[in-house]
Formats: sequence, structure tokens, C-alpha cells
Amino acid sequence: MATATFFSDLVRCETRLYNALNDRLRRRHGIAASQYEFLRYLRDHPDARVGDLAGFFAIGVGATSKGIDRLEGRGLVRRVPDPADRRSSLLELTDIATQLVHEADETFETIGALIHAALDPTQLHDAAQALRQLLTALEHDRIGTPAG
Amino acid sequence: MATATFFSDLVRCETRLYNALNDRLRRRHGIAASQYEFLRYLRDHPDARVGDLAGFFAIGVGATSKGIDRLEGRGLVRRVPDPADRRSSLLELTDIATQLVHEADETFETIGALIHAALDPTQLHDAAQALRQLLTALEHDRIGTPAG
DNA sequence: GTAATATATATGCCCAGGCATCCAAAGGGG
DNA sequence: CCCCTTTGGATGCCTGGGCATATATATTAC
Repeated sequence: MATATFFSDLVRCETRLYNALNDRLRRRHGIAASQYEFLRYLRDHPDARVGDLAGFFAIGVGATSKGIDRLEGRGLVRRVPDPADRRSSLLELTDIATQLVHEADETFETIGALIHAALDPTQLHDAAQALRQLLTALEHDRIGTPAG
Repeated sequence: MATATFFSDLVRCETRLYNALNDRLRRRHGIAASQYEFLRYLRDHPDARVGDLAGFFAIGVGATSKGIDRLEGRGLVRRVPDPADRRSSLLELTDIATQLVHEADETFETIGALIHAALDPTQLHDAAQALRQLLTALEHDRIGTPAG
């Protein structure tokens, strides 16, 4: 079955790319890849809430909450009470975090360079489109959405 | 930069597919997705050693050793002393494990069905080839290979 | 052959995430 | 309005992986 190889290769690519990003971000900027992804999301989605992050990343709400705790503890994120819903907080980046993400973007691009180096433009384009389409289907059917 | 989207979609696809596989395997067969992958690898690679698994999955040797401890504890894997190198053991599946993997393969195919449902055959083929090529490049350059 | 180094794996400590649970606050029906 | 259900998030416990370290064996230099 061809999808077995597809699945395995997908997981292994993800593992290695994520490992590489994690290593480089830790060394150069002192943050983990997951933290960088959180910060990036918050930069691109002002006034996001914990549940928004959890939904996007397909991880548990509890884990997300604790992740934000850590970022808040490091002075990178602020929880601002949501005036429209007192159960929630709106999440915003501090100035330090904005600067940090900006710097880390450069490191992130080195991962993009790895991908560019391995695939030719057409291949990359097609694969990107396929992954986007697959992701859209998975999200639509709530597949792999964690319980918490 | 287009590779940012590619990277993000890749990671999110992997997360959701892996979550889904994990859920289903746990419910139906009582094993985690990572354990299923270990067992599958051992079935397909007789006399593999701990380091082989770690290399293939791009995870640490320590984590792999502990993972094998758990499988051994559940009676699914045997460590057989390697006659050619007394530091190593050759890993082999027990009969129970062989049966278990065989059953779990059916569950694994439901994940394949998800992928088939979301992508048309050409797309799947092209994406599979791209991921294989990317993985080969990453492995060749030892990118994302953990320290341990 | 012996010392120095490299390799294979095991182990301990730490941290991050899953899951279950709990609390506060919204929403909905009467 | 008040109950009942639902939703958003936080917290506690447990597990699994990373990383550093330890130990045994193999390999290399001399």
C-alpha cells in the first residue's frame, strides 16, 4: 500500500525538520520550535485566545494553556482579559517577543532553504498544494483533534 | 515565503494523522502509534538493533532503548544477544507481536483511506515522491538527527 | 599488547504534552 | 429570571522523550 510509505515519509520529514528547527532556534534564540510557532501565530492573529491556538495546532487546550504560562513567565506574552467573554483572555505579544520572532524568522528561513534545496519549484508547489488540501480535509472532519 | 506554509502544513498534517492513528490503535489494539511503528519496523527489518531504530525514526537512542524496554515488558519484543557484538542485542518480535502488528495493519489502513479520500492519485503520487526525495536529502545530510 | 578513542546501549533527571478533572462563565429553554 | 447544558480555560497526575552521563565492548594508534 503506497499510503504507508507516504505516511512514514511524512512523519519522518516532519520529525527531522522540526528537530532541526528546534535545535537552531534553541541555540540562536533560546526558544523551542513550539514556542516559536506559538509566537508566530500570535503575531499573525491578534487577539487570539488559548482555544484558537489549540485548534490550529491540533494539540490539547491544557497543554496550550501551560505553554502560554511559560511564555508569559518569560515576558513574551500577555493575557489581556477578554471584555466580551470573561472566561477567556486575549493573547498578545510583548515588544520583546515581537523583536524575538522577527529575529527567529531568519533562522526559520534556513529550514525553508533546506526544503528549497531538496525539491525543485514545481515539486514544491505541488506538494505544498497537496498538503494544504489534505490538511483542509482533516480539519473539516475534525480528524486528529485531541480530546482536551 | 512559500516554504513557511509548506512547513506549517506539513507539521499540522503529521500531527493530525499521527493523533488519529494513535487514538485508533490505542482503542482497538491497546498500543500507541509509536509502538506500532517500532513493531512494524522490526517485522520488516529482522535482527535490527536499538541504534537502527533510532536512526530510522530520528529519535534519541535513549528514548529508543526505553521504548524497547516497554515493548519487552509487554512481551512483544525479545532482546537476543548479538553474537558479533556483545554491546548490542538483536531485536525480534514475539509471536504475539507478529499477530498484533498484523491486526493493527488493518487499522493503519484506515489512515491510508483518509489520505486517499483527500487527494487524487496523481497528487498523492507526486507528493509521496517529493516527501521521499526530501527525506532522502535530510537523511543524507544528517539533518534533524538527534544528539543522544 | 596496551593505551586512547570511539561506539552501543542503558539509566537518571528534567520537561512538555495527554487526559481527566475542576471552576467560571455563557447560552438556551421554560 | 432560574435551571441545565455547554464552553473556555486552568490544574494535577502520569507518561514519554531529550539530553547528559555511565558502562561495557570494540577499534585504532602506537
